[in-house]
Amino acid sequence: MSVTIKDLSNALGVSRSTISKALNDRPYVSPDTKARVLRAAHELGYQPSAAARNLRRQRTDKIGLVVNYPIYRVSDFLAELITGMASASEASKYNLILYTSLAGKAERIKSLCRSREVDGIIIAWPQGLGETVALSQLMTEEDMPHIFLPRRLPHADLSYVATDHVQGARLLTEHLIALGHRRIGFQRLPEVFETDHDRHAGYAQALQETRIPYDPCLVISANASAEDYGERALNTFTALPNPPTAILFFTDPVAIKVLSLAKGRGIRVPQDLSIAGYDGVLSSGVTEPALTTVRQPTSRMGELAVDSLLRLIANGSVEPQQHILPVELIARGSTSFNLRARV
Amino acid sequence: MSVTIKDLSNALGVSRSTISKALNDRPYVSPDTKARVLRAAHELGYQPSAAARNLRRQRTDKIGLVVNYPIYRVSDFLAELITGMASASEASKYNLILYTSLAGKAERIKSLCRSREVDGIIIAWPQGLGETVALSQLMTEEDMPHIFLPRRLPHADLSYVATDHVQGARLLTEHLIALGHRRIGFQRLPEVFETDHDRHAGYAQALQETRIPYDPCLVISANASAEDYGERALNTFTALPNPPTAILFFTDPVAIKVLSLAKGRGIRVPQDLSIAGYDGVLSSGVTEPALTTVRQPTSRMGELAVDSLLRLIANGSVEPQQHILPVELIARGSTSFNLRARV
DNA sequence: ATCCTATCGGAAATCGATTTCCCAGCCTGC
DNA sequence: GCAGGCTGGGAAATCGATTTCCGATAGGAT
Repeated sequence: MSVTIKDLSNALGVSRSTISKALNDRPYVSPDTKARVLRAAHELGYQPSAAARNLRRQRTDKIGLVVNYPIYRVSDFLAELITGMASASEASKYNLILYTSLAGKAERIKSLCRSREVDGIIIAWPQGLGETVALSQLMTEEDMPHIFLPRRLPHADLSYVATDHVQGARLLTEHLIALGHRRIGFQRLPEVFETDHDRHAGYAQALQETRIPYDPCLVISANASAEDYGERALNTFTALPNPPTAILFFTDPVAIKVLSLAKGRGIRVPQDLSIAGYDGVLSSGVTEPALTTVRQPTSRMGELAVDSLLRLIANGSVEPQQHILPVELIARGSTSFNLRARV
Repeated sequence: MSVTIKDLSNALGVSRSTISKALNDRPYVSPDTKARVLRAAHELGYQPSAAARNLRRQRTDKIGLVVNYPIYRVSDFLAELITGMASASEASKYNLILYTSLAGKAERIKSLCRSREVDGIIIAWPQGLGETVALSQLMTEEDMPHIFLPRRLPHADLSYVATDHVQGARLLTEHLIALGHRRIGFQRLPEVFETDHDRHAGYAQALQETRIPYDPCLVISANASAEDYGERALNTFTALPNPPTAILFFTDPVAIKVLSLAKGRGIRVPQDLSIAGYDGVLSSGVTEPALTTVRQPTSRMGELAVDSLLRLIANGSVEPQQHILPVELIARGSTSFNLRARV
């Protein structure tokens, strides 16, 4: 059995309360006594029991990361996110507990709140706005500070950290327009993500500004259940009587797949078709040609999420934390001048 | 304040001990009482306090993952590892706590053990055998079950889960030999990883079996402090009077970088030079040509690590857990017949 | 009929800290 | 000289569960 505060107390002939005061920098302990306690604690290798301390203080110095997503799909992203979170929580005294099996299960999240094993919760990828609001309400009732990732939420009282998807899609679209493209295909996220409104809005805005008509035929939704996002989109678009000269895919891996698909079909990228992705994964830089994409400050988002959550924890009634981080266009070889433009 | 066992007790007019027994499936509670307790617990939304429970039971149902590595370098790998661990701990009642700032800090790991905030520890990427042994001893003294990742350790009493690096390097080398290569460059891991002996051994074994002389000039160590692993290696090798016709790099990203470097210098891959990586990251499949590499069952390793740790936790004195998982050669376009072979 | 044992449930101890409360001594100001 | 305020330190309450111990009752064996 390890050494407890009682052992320390016996060894020193000092009461437990005094020891606690000494170790926690509280007043009413003489410098001399304090020094003795500190030394003895060090010598005996005393370390307070986390459980006992948590019980008494009614907090745990831990935050929960609920990954509400088939984790295997977002490994790059998740790793970066965690990196940022870890670095932010290192700075404070907090640690991160990972929950991957709570996805969407309100009942289990309620249990998590009630057991008080974390001081706050970060929910990554809530599925749809309805669920988000429900979860938030639930956690608020349980007095559990919480924050959502990684998208902007259209509610004044929800806390979230997001990257600017409006800006992202807009940058890409503007980039293509500047290259002379007029018919630009846009692949929407699978339907479960109600929140890709933002990207779509960015796309539409860019078109509108340059007075390019919005053609519904050029916007297709990826079906969440299907795995062949890329192939379907490519087929649908090329079958159009007036096919797009450039396509925006909702994530790099899909775009990369289409890249090789196109190659197989003799479609030259970017001469015949410009292609862009989203996310800026590592792979996007090494394809041939390299992929034009948008890079999100993912690890920064992780940091900010933790910082914001800590603010909510520290000051329960602080106003909602809402942060939108700018993204960066990475223009590369997979997009180029529209050679099929009618002059 | 949330509902405690005392509230339940008052509400039901039943003692706290009985409630605890009912909720924990212990004997000496009548079915009737048990049913009443369960119902009331559900209605009041009672959830035991994790802290109180941990304190009394002297365990936390949590395991710690100490990532002892500059996390940003291994994101792919880490994400996959965590995926596996998460899925294994989901199956049990355990959760994962992430510690990233404990890297190599024995003192802090000792604190972690003593605070008893986890029931067991997985240490990923201990730095060198000396540190590994020291840490293991420390944790053993503190009665903390633990397991190391991701390399085989030459100690009968250490627990670890690893992939077979001997086999990996050997498969790659044999593959190249089969393609007619006789001078094969080998880039070792940076020196801090004493444990890349395995890969080097696999390389040497393959050479020996086919009676190809081992030439020390063809083996270079990457300098841990330098960032330009790839460029240096390429320069060193090409400067040799009798340069290699194929090179094994210690990780895909480095190989990929060299791939593009070579392209810039007019070195054709694989016609002039065969290149292979290690790890099988996503990017390796999309380069032009695609990279020959070795894929490790990373997520399986994560699962196995958790399972093994749980076994150690369940049965403190069980024999050390040692697992070595086979790897898989992925032969792709970046390696081909040695066209410069003297016939 | 008596004894023994098994079942049910409550009282109290326990886990190991923090926090509150109180007492004794000392200093200060009047 | 005395009231009042600080300071240092100890005793005890507290956090919220689990576990041990014990008493009461019922059922079965002798």
